[in-house]
Amino acid sequence: MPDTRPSPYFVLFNEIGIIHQLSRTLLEERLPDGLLSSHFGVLNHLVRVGEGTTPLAIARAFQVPKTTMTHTLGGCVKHGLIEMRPNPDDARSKCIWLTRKGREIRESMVAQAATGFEGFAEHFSEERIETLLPVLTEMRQFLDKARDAT
Amino acid sequence: MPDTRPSPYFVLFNEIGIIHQLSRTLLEERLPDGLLSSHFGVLNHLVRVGEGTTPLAIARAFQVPKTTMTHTLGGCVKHGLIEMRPNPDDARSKCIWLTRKGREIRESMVAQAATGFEGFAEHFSEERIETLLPVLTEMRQFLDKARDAT
DNA sequence: CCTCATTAGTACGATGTCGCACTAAATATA
DNA sequence: TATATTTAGTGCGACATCGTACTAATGAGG
Repeated sequence: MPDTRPSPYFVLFNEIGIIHQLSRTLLEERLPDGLLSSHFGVLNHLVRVGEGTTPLAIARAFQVPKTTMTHTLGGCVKHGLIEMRPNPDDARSKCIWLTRKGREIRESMVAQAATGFEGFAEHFSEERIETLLPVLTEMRQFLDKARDAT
Repeated sequence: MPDTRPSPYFVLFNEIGIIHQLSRTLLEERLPDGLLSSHFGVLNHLVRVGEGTTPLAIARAFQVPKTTMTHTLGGCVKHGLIEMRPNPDDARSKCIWLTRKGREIRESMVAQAATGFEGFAEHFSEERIETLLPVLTEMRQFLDKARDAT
């Protein structure tokens, strides 16, 4: 008789998928006009990691294919959030920089989004999140390596 | 001076998004021909929760819009994994049942997928996952309610 | 130098996702 | 009973995602 109980791993990835869905929707509801969570992610990434990185580096950071990042960055450019300059070290490549508007929009996005997660922050303290993050990060890194190994 | 450090909440949702990406890709690499992780999810759901539920109920379980689930279920039907029967209690509605083939495919999928997560299981014991799950489930439920409140 | 392989980015096509609008059925209200 | 409202599912259109194939530039090996 085959085991019909799903392993906790499937439950885990199922929950993660749903949380991803919900958080993305919740975030995008709070974002201005045509802005997507992917744009928000790029802006945050640039602020955190630093500007001047290349599209490929950003794609790797988010673990999405190059083509997807091309599309996403195109959206950011169209909204005037970033600008793409030629890479002085490599003529094939580009460098991504935030525009003034990009920085401003990002600030207001963080504020807007924060209000959307007020209740969330009440139920899940920063401390609790901080204890969760190392495990998730470790998971991400492991899956990342597993992907490279393919 | 504005705070440029992202709150742990954004990091959290960022990590979850990436893990979702990676786990989905990793899973689909192991799946036969045109089968997607969403199909796999539906099959697992039917086995776990029980057959005979309605498309809407499944959509709610996965927190995706009705239209998305219509599309996903259509794929499952096309692959001969499920069949949709009329709902005897409500002529508007349908009931979803696994076919014999669906059950068989699901079994082999679980086996196939399990091999893909062998290394993962080594690094992350079931016990560790079990301690993680309650928090994630709580999160999912909270976000779920927050969405309804909109 | 001169191939040849590799790499960064993109155009294109296929497909998944999802909001909107619609139909048909059920339910509430009068 | 008759009408209005709500609900389940779907067709359609817009768009994000991503694999394939391509161009241009770099680097490696002769």
